[in-house]
Amino acid sequence: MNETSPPAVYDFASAEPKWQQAWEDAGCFLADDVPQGARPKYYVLEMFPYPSGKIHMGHVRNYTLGDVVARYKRARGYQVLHPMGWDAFGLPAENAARERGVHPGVWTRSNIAAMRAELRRMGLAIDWRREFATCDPAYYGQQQRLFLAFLQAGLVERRESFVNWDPVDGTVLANEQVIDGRGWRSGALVEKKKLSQWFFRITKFAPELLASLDTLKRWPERVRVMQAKWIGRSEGARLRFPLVREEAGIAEVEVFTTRPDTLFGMSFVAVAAEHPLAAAAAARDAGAAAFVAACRGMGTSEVALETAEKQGYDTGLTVRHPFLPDRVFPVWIANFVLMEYGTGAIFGCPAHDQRDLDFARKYGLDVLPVVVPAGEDAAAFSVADRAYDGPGLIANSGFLDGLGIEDAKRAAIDAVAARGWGAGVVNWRLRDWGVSRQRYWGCPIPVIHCGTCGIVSVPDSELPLVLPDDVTFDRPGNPLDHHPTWKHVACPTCGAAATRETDTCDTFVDSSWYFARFCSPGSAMPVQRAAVDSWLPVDQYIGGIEHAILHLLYARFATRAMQATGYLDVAEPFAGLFTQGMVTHESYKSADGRWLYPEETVTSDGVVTERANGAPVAVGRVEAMSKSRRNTVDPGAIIGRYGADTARWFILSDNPPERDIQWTESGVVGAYRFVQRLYRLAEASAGSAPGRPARFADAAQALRRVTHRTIASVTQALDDFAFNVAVARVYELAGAVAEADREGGTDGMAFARREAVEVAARLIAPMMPHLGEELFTLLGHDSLLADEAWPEADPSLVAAQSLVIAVQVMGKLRGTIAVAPDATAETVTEAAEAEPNVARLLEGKRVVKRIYVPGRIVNFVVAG
RNA sequence: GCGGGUGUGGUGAAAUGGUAGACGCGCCGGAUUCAAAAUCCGGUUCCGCAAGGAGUGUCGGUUCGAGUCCGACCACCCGCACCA
Repeated sequence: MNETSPPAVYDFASAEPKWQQAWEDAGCFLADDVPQGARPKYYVLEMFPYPSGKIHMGHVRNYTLGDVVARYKRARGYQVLHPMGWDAFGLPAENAARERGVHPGVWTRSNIAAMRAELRRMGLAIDWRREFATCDPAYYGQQQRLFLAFLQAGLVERRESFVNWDPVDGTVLANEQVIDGRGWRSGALVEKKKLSQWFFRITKFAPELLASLDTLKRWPERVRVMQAKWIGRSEGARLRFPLVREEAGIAEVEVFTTRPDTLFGMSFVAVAAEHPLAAAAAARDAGAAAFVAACRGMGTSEVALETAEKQGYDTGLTVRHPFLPDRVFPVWIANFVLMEYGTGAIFGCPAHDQRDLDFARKYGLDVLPVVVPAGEDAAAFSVADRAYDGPGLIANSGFLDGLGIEDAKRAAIDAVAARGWGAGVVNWRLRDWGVSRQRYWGCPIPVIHCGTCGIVSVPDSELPLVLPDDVTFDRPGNPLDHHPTWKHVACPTCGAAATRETDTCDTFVDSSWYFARFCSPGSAMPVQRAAVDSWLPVDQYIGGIEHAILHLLYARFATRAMQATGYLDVAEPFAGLFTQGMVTHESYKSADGRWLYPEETVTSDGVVTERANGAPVAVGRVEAMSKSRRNTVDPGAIIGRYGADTARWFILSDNPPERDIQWTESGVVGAYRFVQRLYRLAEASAGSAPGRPARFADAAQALRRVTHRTIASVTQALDDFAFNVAVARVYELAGAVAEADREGGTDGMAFARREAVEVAARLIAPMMPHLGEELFTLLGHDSLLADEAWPEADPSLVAAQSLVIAVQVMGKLRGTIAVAPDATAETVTEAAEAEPNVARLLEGKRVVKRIYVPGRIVNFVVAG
C-alpha cells in the first residue's frame, strides 16, 4: 500500500469537502416533519450504528447502499427522509468506565463525534438536523413515556422468571453472554436465578406478527422464514393426567402435544427438571434431587445440548389415562423436556417420536406403534430404533382405529374435551420479551416501588427520568442501585418513602422505535402524529442479516404496541427490507503466528511479505473483517487516500449487494482509476453545451444510442438494487465515449459527446455524488446536480435501428443476421435460411418448423 | 437432523426460457516514453493450424431451445436445533 495518493487530474481531496459544504449550505437533504406538496414521500433508513468510535467497512457498505437509494429516489421526484442517529446505550460504555475510569456518557459522546465526522466525509445525503442518540434524555424520556403507556395498556408486566445470573458481576446476562455456562466477562459459573423482571408482552401479538409476515412482500424470504420459525406456531392439545397419588398437593400433570392421535401409544409422562412436580419429587427423594441438580448444572451451550444423552429419573409417581382406565403410566423427570416450551411436560409415545424412542429404549419402556403406514399389517408393524413419523392409519387405539392422522387428532381432542381432560390449543414458541437489565448505561425504567401502593408510574411531569451522572463503577453490580440517593423517593401516590426501579431497559428497546422518532425528532411527545402518519412505514430499510430476528421482531412489536396505544396507525414499520452481505478480506499471518493488518504486509508478484522485516507471510482465508484476525481495512485511511467516491464506487461494483464482497486493494485502485478517467473524459467536453445540430453522422448517432440505452439500463438496475450492474453500464458508456473520440469529429459529435458525458455525470450522482457535482460544474452548470431530476431516455434512441438475430438449427447457434426492427417474420426467416452456414446445414434436410421470436432468434427444426 | 441459499473463465461476476461469460480485477501483447510510472489501444472459457467442436457442480426430465423451469444427487455457506 502506498501512503500517498496516486497521481490525479481530479483533486478529490479539495472537491469532496467543497461539495459536502455546498449541499449543507443549500439544505439539499432536509426533510419536513410533515411532507408538503404533491411529491410522494420515500423514507429510506439504514440501521443506525453503535458508536464504537470508528466506522468500519460494513458501515461504509450499509450507508453507501442507503445513500444511493436516497439520492436516486430524490432525483426521481420523491421527498426523501434519510436520517441518522446513534444506538448509544449499552455495555461497552460501562466496560470503558470500569477499565479506564471515563464516564460512559463522556466516552459515548466522544465516540459519536468521531464517527459523525467519518460519516460526513462519506458525503451522505442525510438530514443531520434529525440526528439524535438514544442516550439523549430527550429520546429516552420519550421512551419512558411509551413504557408507561404500554404498562397502562397491559403490554408490560412484571413477573418472576429464571435468569442467567452472574454472581461475580452481580448482573443478569443475556443468553449469548453465557459461554459454556460461564459469564463472558467474569468467567464465573452462571446460575439460574428467579428474579422479578419487566416483560414486554410480545406474545399478545404472536398471531398477527406471524400472519402479517405474508404482507411483507419486499422482505427477503429467509428473514420471513426465520421470524416465522422463531414465533413458532404449533397446533395441538393440552391434556391433564390425574396423578394416582397426589404429590405435595399436586393432583395432576398437564402436557402439551401436537400428536393427540397417538395417545394410545403412550408409555410414560416426562417433566422438565424445573417443573414443580420435579421439585416436589426432589423434596422427598434424594435421587430425584441429585438428578434435578445435575440437569441445572448441565452446560447450555450448543455443543453440550448436541451431545447430551437422553437421561431421566423415575419419580415413582404414576398417572391415569383417559381411555385406558385399567392402566397407569410412570412419571419421569427427563433432561430433554424444556420447561420453557408448552407446559414443561410431555407424554411419551416412543413408536412415533425419536426422542421418546431413544428414552424408552434406554430405560426399557414400552414401544407400541399406533400409526401404521399404508401397506403394512397392523399386527406385524413394529418400530426398532427409528420412530415412525410418517402418514398412516391409526391402530391399537380403540375408537380411533382406522382413522387418518388428522381425523384422529380431532377425534382424540373431542373425546378428551368431552371428558374434561383437556382441549385443543395453539402453542407458540415465542416468549415474552424480558427487558430488565441490572445496568447503569441504559434507559431507566420509570416506575417506583411503594410498600403500600405497589408499582407506581413516575408522574409524566417528572419525565424524563434522567440517569444520575455521579456514579461509580468500582464494584460489581448496578451503579444505580449503589447510588446513595437516586433511588430513594416519596411515593407519588401516598407520599410514603419508596424506591425507584433501578433496572434499565434492554438496548433493543431503544432501537425498536427510533425510526418513528426520526419523523419528528423534536416532538414533545414520543412522536408527532401527523409526521408518523405521513412518513411511516419506512419504504426501504437496509442493514445486516444478523438482525433478522430480534431487532426486526422487536421493532414490529413496538410498532403494534404504539398502534394499540394510539401513537401511530401502521402495523408494520418496514415495508421494504434489504439485507446486505458482509465485507470480507484476506487474512495474513506471520511466520511466528501473529495476525497482521493488511498495511503491515507488502505484496509483490503475488508473494506477500511482512513490511517491517521482509519475512514471508501466510495468506489465510477470505473472511469477514474482524479485529481479532486483523483483516480489517480502515475506511478513514481509504477515504483519505482515494476519496469517498472511490470507496463508494468500489463497494457498489463487482458484487450484488446482498452477497459478501471481498475488499481488495487492486479493486479500489481500479475504482480510483475510473474516477480519474471519467474526469478526463469530461474535460474534453468542458464548458457550455454546443447547439443541437441539424443532423448526426452515424458515429454520433451511435453514441447517442449508447447514451440513452445507458439511461434506461442504469435506471432499471437501480430500481432492481443491482448496483453492480449499474456500475458496469456506466463503464460501458465511458468506453463508448472513448471509442467515439477515436472516430473523430463528425457531424453532431460534439453534441453527442457532451450529452454522453453529462448523462454519465447524472447517472453516477447517486453513487459518486462529489464527482457528479464536479463534472456537472465542469460542463458549465452553475446549479447543484443534487437538485437535478433523473435523466429521461429518449425512446426513439433506445429502440434499436437494426437487430442482430441469432439463427439456430435444432436449438444450436449457427450464425447471426442483421435485420431491420420492423422486418416481418417472413423476411427474417428467409434471411436466416439464406445465411451461408445455416444454408449449408439445412441443405438436403426438411425444415419441419420455423420458430421466430421477434427481435431475438430464429430456430429451424429439421427432420431426417 | 430441519430450513434457506449458492455452485458459471485465472478471479469478482453478467445474462425477461432465446447469441453464456457483459463489466471490473489479473494476465499477455502493442502505442506513448531516454526509461519508468501514469495513460491509451488490442487480446484473454477450453480443445483445434483452421473449419469446427465442447462448455454454466453431477445425472436425468420438460421444451423448437435450459445457466435459467422440474426431479434426484454432490459440494460449500448461512440460520435453527431435544420446541413434544
